Amino acid sequence: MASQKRSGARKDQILKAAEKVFAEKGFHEATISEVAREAGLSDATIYEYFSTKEELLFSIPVETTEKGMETLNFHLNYIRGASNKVRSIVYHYLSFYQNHPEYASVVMLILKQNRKFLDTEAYRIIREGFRVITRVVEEGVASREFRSDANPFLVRSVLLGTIEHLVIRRLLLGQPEDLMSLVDPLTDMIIQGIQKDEGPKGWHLRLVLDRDEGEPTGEVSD
Amino acid sequence: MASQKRSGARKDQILKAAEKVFAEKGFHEATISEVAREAGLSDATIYEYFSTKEELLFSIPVETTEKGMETLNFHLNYIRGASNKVRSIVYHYLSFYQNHPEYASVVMLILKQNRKFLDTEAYRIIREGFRVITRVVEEGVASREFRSDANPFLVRSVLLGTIEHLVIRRLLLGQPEDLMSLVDPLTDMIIQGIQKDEGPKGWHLRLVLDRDEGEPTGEVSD
Amino acid sequence: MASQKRSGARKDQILKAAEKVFAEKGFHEATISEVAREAGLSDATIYEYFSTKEELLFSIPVETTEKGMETLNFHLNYIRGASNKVRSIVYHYLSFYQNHPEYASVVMLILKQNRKFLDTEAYRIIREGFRVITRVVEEGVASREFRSDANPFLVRSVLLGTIEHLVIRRLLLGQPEDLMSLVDPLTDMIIQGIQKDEGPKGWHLRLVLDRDEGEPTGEVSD
Amino acid sequence: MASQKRSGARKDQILKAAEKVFAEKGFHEATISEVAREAGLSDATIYEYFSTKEELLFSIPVETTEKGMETLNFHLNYIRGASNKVRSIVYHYLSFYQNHPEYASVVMLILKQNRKFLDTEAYRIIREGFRVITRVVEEGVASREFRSDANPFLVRSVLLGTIEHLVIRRLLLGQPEDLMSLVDPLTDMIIQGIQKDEGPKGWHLRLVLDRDEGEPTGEVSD
DNA sequence: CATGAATGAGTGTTCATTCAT
DNA sequence: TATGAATGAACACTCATTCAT
Repeated sequence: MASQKRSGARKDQILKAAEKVFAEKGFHEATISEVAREAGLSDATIYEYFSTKEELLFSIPVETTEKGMETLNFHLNYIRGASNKVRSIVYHYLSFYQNHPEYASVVMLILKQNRKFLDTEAYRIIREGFRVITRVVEEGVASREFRSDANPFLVRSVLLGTIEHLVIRRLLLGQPEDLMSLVDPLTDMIIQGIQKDEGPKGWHLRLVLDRDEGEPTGEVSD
Repeated sequence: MASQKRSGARKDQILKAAEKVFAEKGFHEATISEVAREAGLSDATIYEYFSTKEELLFSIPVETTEKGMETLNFHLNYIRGASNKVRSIVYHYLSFYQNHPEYASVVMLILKQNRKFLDTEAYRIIREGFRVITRVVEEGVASREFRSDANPFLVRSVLLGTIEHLVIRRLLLGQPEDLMSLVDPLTDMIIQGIQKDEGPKGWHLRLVLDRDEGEPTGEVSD
Repeated sequence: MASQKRSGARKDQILKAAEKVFAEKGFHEATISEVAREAGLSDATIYEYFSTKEELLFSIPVETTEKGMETLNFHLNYIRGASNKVRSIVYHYLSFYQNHPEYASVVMLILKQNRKFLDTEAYRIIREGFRVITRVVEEGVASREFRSDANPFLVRSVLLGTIEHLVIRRLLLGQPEDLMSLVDPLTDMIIQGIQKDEGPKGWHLRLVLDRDEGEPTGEVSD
Repeated sequence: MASQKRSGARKDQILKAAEKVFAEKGFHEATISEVAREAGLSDATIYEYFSTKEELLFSIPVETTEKGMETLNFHLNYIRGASNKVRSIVYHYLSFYQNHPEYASVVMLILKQNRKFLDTEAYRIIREGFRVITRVVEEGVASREFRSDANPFLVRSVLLGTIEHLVIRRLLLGQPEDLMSLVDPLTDMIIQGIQKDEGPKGWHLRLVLDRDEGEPTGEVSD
């Protein structure tokens, strides 16, 4: 077990180094030598733990993804209501990528467009995360919280697509610096849409109370 | 003019070949020799027209992007109403990427995550396209078609992010095969949201209380 | 004849350009394109006049060398005495290289160590120049102006070697800037090295009068 | 130390191979592959020891030059009298180049006319060798062994230039096969050119008249 | 006479990967 | 377990040279 533990630590050490180097320079532009140097090891040692450069790349998200999924599911258990869960999901992803930019770089700029990555264990887990989203939407439809014609696949695509887009933008352009302030607007937009409530056939009374955000705090329309 | 024309044709021929090869194999995995073979030319000839493999890559979207922007703007002139314009934009992008999968591959899987591409002329034009979206949203807000709190940047991010996500998914997984059928659902979702329209014919009383995250904590409806 | 003349002018124009470019960048580092650009012609035109880059190189010294030999021989005819002729030769070479640094570069830094150049027409002429020197020394020996054991080959080697060394040094290091001031010192050194020891057992009277140089103007020793 | 030793041996092995190949084919005409083959190694291995073909070239004379200087200085310590030292220097250089024709080729035909080589460590040492010569001449002047007007720079140029000329001639034309037989003639010629007129056995009267160029126009002796 | 266009042939250099120690 | 040393396999890029027009 001791050796196993040491082994695991070495592996993590290498993975951390790889994550950093790949994030900074890209996969093809980075060399095993650089990863080795960053890890304080020799090139050959890297190959004691990972059989190819690509395997090293694909190993980066394995553990992180697993833990992330656990965390997300853990939280979702505490939350009732599809809308709330949607928000929780948005929060989860944005917060994670915001706080782990190197990991975000590897996933968003390198792995996401790699065909081979799709056959990977890590991707299997990521896909599970996708299904969680779909399920939440289905849940919302079933509970009549969402419109009956809400398309779970589409909602999921909107949600993930927007998050990816924002994260990539932040990675490449440095903007928006603070992704977290977009959690609520994005959640709201997905849930409410942007169309003005017309209420042509009756009158609507909507009362919304907000504390922190600059969201409309009160609104009355007929 | 003849030589200019011939030159231009050669260039296009090479760009077409490069687009195809890069789309199929990725940028780093593709070789100049393959591009040359695809174009029916010698390696050296490629370098007569593009000084670098990277320059060749960055040249691929130049003309297409220009034309695309022209087309989009042309169409938008014919359309009245922000919602309709949003739909037109969604249609434009999805339709273009659906019909030009190789171009889509190059842009979505190669260029979009290339830092150097951001300094490119082609990207400048792409960015203009982004601003068109923002402007349409602002227009919708100004015309009271959209909520006054609609965040143009966020809407644009949702729109582009979702499109990118769908296109990439289609490229990598082959699904959804038909992006066009998502034009309306996506447009609607962005415009209307997914929340259930509560009692369009009576009156609504919505009371939303936010604590930390602004999630609706209570809700009363008739 | 007109066309012949035009042809010759073109050729000279190209040779001048080549001399300049080769002198500046060296033979291998220079490209035909650069020569063409310098000549204000297209690459292909260069090949209308010279069949290969190497032939172009080897053609540079042909005319110059011919004229140089003519000039040297012309002057030598006016000069009596081997010593005087030696000086004239030293003067001729140093002066020519000093005044034609680009030509000097090509000859000294490129051609002189090219094995193939030895089989060249231009080299044949250069070799004739060598024989002139040898002959002058032989002449000096025959006229008892030089020691009977003066080795013409060695004298020639000293003369040419020193000149080459000085010229190359000037080309690469910029020093000595003025080669001409070395004409007399060098000549004297060589001459005194081979000059006949006049009457070692009788008595010598040496009186030297100089005008321009700071050479010893009078010297009497017992 | 073992690894250091092995490393050093490899390096020498490569340098030896490079010296041979470059000597035979010239720098540009030779390929790294040929050097590698000659060394019994792969191309890539060459680059483990030398980062560039040019660096490999410039590394060839480093050690040899150092040792050569040591040897020369060592011998000079044993020799008294400037004339004798001059002879020793001539002997040293001619003997060395004669016995190391490949090294001679690299230095005389490749390096000597390379501008970048001048900024090299090896050249620094070579330059030291030059200064040794100058110093010996100065020594000879100070000791009244040489004429007071002997120009150390010129003597050095004559010495080196002649040696270079002879060595190059031998390399390219195979002649003269035996450089060593020229040691004494060359030394004598130089020495007599700068030797102080001793006139121990009588007195000399020399009358020299110069007109324009300082050449002796008339001469009366005994 | 001049050249635009094309290319064959070549080469320096890189780097992931292996393996004996 | 760790690595120094070695390399096979590639590849982008260059340039002298050709030839139809």
